[in-house]
Amino acid sequence: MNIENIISLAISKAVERLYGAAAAGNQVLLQPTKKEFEGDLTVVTFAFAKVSGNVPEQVGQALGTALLQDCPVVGAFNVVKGFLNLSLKQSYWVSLLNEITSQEQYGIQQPAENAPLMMVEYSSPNTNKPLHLGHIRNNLLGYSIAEIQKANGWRVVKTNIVNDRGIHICKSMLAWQLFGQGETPATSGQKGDHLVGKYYVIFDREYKKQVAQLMAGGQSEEDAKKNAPLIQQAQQMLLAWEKGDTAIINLWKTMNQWVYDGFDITYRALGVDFDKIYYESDTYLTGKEEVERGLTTGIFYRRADGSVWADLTGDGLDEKLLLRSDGTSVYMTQDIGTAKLRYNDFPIDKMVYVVGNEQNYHFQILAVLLDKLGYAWGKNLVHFSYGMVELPEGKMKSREGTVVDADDLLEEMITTAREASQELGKLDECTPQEAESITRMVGLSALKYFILKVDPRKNMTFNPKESIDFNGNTGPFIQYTHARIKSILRRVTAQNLTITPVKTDIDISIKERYLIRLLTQYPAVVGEAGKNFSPALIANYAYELAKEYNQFYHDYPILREENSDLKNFRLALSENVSRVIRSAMGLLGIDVPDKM
RNA sequence: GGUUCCGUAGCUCAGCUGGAUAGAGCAACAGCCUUCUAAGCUGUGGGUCGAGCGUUCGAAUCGCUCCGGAAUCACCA
Repeated sequence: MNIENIISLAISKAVERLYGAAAAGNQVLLQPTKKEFEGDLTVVTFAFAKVSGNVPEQVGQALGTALLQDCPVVGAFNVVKGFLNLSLKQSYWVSLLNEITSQEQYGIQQPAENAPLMMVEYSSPNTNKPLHLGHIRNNLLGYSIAEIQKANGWRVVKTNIVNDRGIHICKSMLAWQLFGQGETPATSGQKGDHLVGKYYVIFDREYKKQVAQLMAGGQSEEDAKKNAPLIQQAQQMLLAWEKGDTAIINLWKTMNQWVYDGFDITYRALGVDFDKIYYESDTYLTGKEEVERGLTTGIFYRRADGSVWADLTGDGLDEKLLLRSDGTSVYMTQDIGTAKLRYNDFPIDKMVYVVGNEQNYHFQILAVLLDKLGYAWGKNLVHFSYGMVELPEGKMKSREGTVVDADDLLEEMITTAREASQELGKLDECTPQEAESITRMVGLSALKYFILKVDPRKNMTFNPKESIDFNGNTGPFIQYTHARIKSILRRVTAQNLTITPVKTDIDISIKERYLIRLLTQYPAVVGEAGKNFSPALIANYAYELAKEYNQFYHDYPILREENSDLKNFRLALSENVSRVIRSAMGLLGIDVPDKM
């Protein structure tokens, strides 16, 4: 039983004794005391005022007195208006610190063999262009969510569905055939995904030219878009692909491989990974089969032109196309097929899709469709819907060249970190390899933390001109705090000192008590983050802990402390702070160096 | 137009299931490095929490109505 429950129970009893059973029915509101006030836990007594017939202050006094007698851990109390602030005894806090120290993996659960299985799908790129800032948010969120759920005792399979087929990749292929002159990543020196992306842009450019020409010749825009030779060629290519045309398939394989090689580099740089990768070229046929099955069971219907639809008006949604009139599949068809394959491959208890909020409607429909098709898990799928990353001018638009490229951004962050640490003379004593590794960690943490600290559901603004900060509420600040603690601990080791369990009768400051309080909240924060799928909770917690420690660090000497018991306590406290920081940052996919 | 989401300091963001004087960081200004890492610490200024009404002892938080913004409602993915 944790401390909150013990106190709550004691209050309930006291209320019942003082004011009768009627008042005891009221829920006890217990919350951590705000920093500005003295105390650790606060009871809100407004609720008891009415039933007791007393003003809140008197209720607070009476309850405080009662708790002082009944609860040995309560050391003191004070009353401010309707708030009863309870101070727990120092010995209690110090013993909690010892308890934290004794736990190998504090705040983190190890998933049991038979723990429920969660599949997290994230990243989900198209193979016609390189990854950009929006993908970075997706990848960081997906990876972090998977780590957080692991910490909450789930077995997790991270998966990626690569959208490797469809008209978009045909456009790149066609443009490469027409204008590429046999260029490859090797001959051009360009990363494969960038090279393919280049031809996607070329297609778009040339296509627009043709459309403009046709329109100049008198066609309407709508007709011109349909009649332009390039788009017709691309469509023919898609049909040839679906028929298995050897030459087309080979080209497709070659160009996709270029893209995968490019993606792998970006993924590695970002520090994300996958346990299983699916390709839509493997799943769309299954999707078609499922749609056909739905037709025979009557949950879908075919129109006169041959297209297949689901009527979801009964579910408050629209009618949804599942197969085009030419029999080819659409996005939804593929997702149905992919879902089926996954559940065949893994005993999934919970499926989580990390996909932007622009697709809220899509997943609403997917859930209903899967349910109609008879899959029990359909209804319970989680669409982890995150907001867009916007630029100060608004949305990123590839046509206007305002897309922030992932590789460029990563490179820029590392360069900035390198310059900063050189200017500060931080890594002068490190080997070049060490310095480079630390620089990468710092640069990446600035980016990752910047993105993950924001509530995932909200749209966020990214200003490329004002480069991401390294001071203040940032990843590097948190890393810095950790590095300083490590530095102290290195000195302690060098002095042949060891940290021992802390004596509980020492006199500690309010700041130190507050730090312990923060540490004890870590498991709850991890649980909360898991429940809400919110890395931001972890990020903001890590920042508060680091900030609090930094203030403490400046006010209280550790190595120069004369009292050896107190010194030992501060070392133990510091060590636990560094452990929790490392652990929390790990859940965000952020590495913390021991020095920086 | 329907549905969903958002609106907190000049900027970027916190603010948990309603609770104390709405908090950080950046930017601005003023201090602090012979003392454990100054990517730090301390201080100053900066707010009608989009607006209004309601529920409540109490509302940034809950409800309703407006205003403003975003997403979506494709034989695109």
